[in-house]
Amino acid sequence: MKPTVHDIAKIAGVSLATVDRVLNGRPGVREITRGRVEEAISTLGYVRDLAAANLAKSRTYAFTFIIPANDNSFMIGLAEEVRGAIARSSAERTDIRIIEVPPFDTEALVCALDEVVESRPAGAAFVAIDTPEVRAAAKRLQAAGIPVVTLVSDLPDSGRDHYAGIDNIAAGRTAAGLMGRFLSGRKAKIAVLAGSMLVRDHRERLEGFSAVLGSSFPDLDILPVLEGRDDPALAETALAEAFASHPDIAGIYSLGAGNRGLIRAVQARRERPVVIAHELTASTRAALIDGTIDAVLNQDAGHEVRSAIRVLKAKADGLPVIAAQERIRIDIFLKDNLP
Amino acid sequence: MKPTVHDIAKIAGVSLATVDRVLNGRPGVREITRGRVEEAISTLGYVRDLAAANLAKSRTYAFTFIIPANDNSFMIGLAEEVRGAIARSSAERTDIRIIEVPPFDTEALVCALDEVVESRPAGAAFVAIDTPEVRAAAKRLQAAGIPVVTLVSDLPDSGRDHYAGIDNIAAGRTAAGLMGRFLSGRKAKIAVLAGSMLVRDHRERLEGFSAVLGSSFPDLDILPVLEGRDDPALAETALAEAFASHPDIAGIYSLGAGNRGLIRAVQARRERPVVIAHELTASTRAALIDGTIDAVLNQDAGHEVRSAIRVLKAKADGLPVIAAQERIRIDIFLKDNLP
DNA sequence: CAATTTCTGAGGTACGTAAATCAGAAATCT
DNA sequence: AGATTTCTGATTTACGTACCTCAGAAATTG
Repeated sequence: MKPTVHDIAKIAGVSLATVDRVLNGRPGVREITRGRVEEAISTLGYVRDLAAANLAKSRTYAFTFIIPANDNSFMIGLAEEVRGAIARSSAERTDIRIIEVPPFDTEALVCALDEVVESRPAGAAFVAIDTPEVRAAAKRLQAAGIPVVTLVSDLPDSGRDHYAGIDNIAAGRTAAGLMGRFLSGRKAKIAVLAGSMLVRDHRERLEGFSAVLGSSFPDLDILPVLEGRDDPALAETALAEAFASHPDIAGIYSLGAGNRGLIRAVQARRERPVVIAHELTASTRAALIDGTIDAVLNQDAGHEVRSAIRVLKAKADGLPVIAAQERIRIDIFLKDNLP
Repeated sequence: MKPTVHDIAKIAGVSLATVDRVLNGRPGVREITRGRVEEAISTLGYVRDLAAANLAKSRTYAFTFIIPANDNSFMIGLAEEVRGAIARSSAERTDIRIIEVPPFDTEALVCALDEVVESRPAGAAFVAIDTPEVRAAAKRLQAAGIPVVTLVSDLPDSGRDHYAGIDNIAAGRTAAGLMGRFLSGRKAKIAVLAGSMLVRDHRERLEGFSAVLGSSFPDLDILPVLEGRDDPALAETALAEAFASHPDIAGIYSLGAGNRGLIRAVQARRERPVVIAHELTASTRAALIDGTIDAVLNQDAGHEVRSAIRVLKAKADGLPVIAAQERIRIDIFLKDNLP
């Protein structure tokens, strides 16, 4: 039988109230008595029954998610997943609030983060922008004792407790590995289309991509990065111009969103380059099937949201997380293994 | 505030005991009264608080896992993950028992399954062998009202409630897609090394691989399948013989275990073929790094075990499962994205 | 109409923990 | 020494559900 607080009280020769004070760090216990209780706890191997504790506290976990109001499929899907979690909130004892902020807007994000500090939830998750202001705001959150999880895009050295997202350097390296093998030995130019170098995930993908291409496939040259701000129209014109000035582009790595524009630009061309993109959406899926895109690297927004919630709960309770369970995987989709 | 049984009793104008009888399907309630209670339940939108219910029942979920006592890294890792779940059992209210059976042994598996029927746990998971006897035994389990989950290798038409494993046809198709692109346009022979055609996962991988190779890469010819019974020594000799009789082998798809033998055979040869294997282990990882293996398709045993437990719990409680959460993904590892 | 059988309500205890109240003991201060 | 403050223990209630007992009401049977 699992030991309970009653057993501790019996063994330590104290009352339930004293055990409760020790367990919950409340004052009013002599050092000697506290020692006796703690000894009883460790000899019995007592672990608090979280379900019973939450029931007694009638606890609900108040969490806040800050997500950019981007209109690309991925961010829309991410918001959708958070709403799905809200729908399950009664069963999971959570009370999740969403704050939407304009995309790539440091000021708005900082403002939202400070609002979170005010409302003092049991935890917060947000899609980071990598600027000093945001980092400072994240530190304020952390200093207020609120567990913080970054979502999709990380923010190191900000005191965040956890990052729920893929390893973007590895993603970039993978893209490079596939690109190199798919072009096997050809000498060619590679175009890279990014959203913004302001977000860390895009920067890291580029970093990983360049590193592997440089070391393992020296015959492939990367052209200056095109910034499309995750906007289909901007992406299309940027790419069209690149095609015009570099007719020998044989590969494209699209490491951001706004792939509808990329697809239109590629389809308007005679020779098909090898195209590797991120995020499986309706348009990239169609492009995979018709051969416009060769491979899609994907992160599962649902997994990221559920993982963020699990981690926030664990942090709120001061519990460890199962690291292997919370590692978000990079899915690689070819047209042959579309789900 | 979330509605409770007390609210139902008040609204329906009955006592707590009657509400309890209706909720738990106990006898002793007139049809008319039952109707009134059920109406109150639906108008209030009552959902039973599982944590409180489990606490009151002091319920633990007794689950049985049947796993083959294979000595390859993957199965050892799988057993390890189940033991990890046992270590967490007190916090998760589970009581998991492991039954080990000899690998590829229908009779032993059937015997174990029937033993499970006797012990009547709240759920069972097993690595299936695809034979009529096993299918019949699985049906007996299901008929006994015990939720059944197949693990790693599926068994359709057996009444199993869920399959916790990857889509092996998609895995085979992916391997073929990578193989075809890596060999881009070359005319060559492909060797396939399997464990046993008795397990469904191996059969399905071959099926997917053959289908895509045949339709998309007609220049690549598949040689007759080599069976290595997941044994390194057998795999090595089988492959060495294949090399001897077919000097033009340019690609190898190893869809089972026992890759240590495969690696030795490949390294003993002058020309390096394109090699795609399954399961990331110490040896396949080393082979990826030194270039002996080009890609590894992996399934995460930890995810499979945790998913199986979540699903068994849900089934035991008659709850729905989040399908997207329980889809086990195929990880693709190149040397560039090793974790 | 009496004797049953079948419903239903009232009330309680339990699960393991949290948290509040109150009273007595010990230590500190005046 | 008496008053005050600080500890400590005992006891109780609560969280939401399960499950048990018992008694009385209603319906059914002979």
